[in-house]
Amino acid sequence: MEKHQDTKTELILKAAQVFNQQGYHQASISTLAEACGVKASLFYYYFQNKEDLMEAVLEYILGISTQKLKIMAADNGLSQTEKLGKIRRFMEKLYLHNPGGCIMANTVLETALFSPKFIGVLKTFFSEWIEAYQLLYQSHYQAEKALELAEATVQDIEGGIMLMKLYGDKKYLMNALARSERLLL
Amino acid sequence: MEKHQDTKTELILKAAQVFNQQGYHQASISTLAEACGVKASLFYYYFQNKEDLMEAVLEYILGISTQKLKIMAADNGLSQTEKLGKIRRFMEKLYLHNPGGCIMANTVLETALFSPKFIGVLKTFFSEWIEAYQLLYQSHYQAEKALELAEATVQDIEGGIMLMKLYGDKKYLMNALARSERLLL
DNA sequence: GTCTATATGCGGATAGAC
DNA sequence: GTCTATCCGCATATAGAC
Repeated sequence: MEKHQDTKTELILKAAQVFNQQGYHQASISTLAEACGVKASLFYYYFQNKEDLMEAVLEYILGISTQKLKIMAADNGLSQTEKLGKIRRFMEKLYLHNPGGCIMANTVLETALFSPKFIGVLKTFFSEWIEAYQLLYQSHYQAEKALELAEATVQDIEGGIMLMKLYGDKKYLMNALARSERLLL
Repeated sequence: MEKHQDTKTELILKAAQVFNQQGYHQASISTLAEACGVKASLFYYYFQNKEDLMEAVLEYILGISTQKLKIMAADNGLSQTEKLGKIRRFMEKLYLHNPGGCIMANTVLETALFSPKFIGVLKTFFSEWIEAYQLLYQSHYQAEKALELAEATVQDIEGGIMLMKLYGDKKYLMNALARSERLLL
């Protein structure tokens, strides 16, 4: 690893926060630069353009979220209860105190129809997320049913994050998480 | 009503479509003007600025969606089955063939955190929507429970619209609608 | 690698003719 | 009411010094 890789990662990390809170269009390169304490032009040393940067951000998020979630859901060294607890804490860490909500859903709704570059990562994110929950539910339901429940759970959670953002009330997300666990009682 | 009200309404109507498909930031006044077959400056005759126009659009959508939904849900001249059919057809008309998804949810995720002007309409929209479903569910559940189910339904549907937009597959919305009806079997 | 300086274009918005 | 012309600022992006 060369030194400049560290800077690149820091830019991605900070940009992720700003994009998450402001959205893709609203967050200008200058805004991002200021948040990072660097000059705007530096971004063009590490990334070809704004779209490219955003793609890197989404891929970074993918790596720290659903990819990990899938591993948790597949981990057979844990009891079902431990697994549920771990997943809940993970989801809460990701979304409960994050006023920007889910950057993946935000990006789908803001850009999906005309930024083909993002679609790949976005689809992977939601597919993995659904897969993870399906795996979890398969302990109590057969595959078909588990898939429908997994999709329903992800929809419920995403809708909950949206309402949480609008009303500033955590109950929408909390209730969705509780409902997902109730499926395994 | 003066004549110019017709033009104004047409602008709102067309702008609603463009905002719905492109999002608030991506849709420029020039884009909107072209879609309407008028010059950009005309918008500033009818609206103070872009934010103002968007607010009018959101209020228009409010008027043709949840306000009507609430009336349907409260209509006691219909059997439960008729009511469900009517509501389902209404939801399908609003969202099933609309590639832009739900403009209200889009706007929440894209602008909610820094466009205070929109928050009022957006909150009203989702509150009315939830109320409508709560009313519906109160035939089978007591108020508290009906409210939670109503919130869950709206979350499920909104999440479904998002996934439908991402994957281009109507099943996510269709399944959410089916689940909402299953609650009243 | 990071900066300064700058090009370029577009978006929101206004003035004023018709 | 609707248009033409135009202003202004900001956003993306590049060139080149250090």
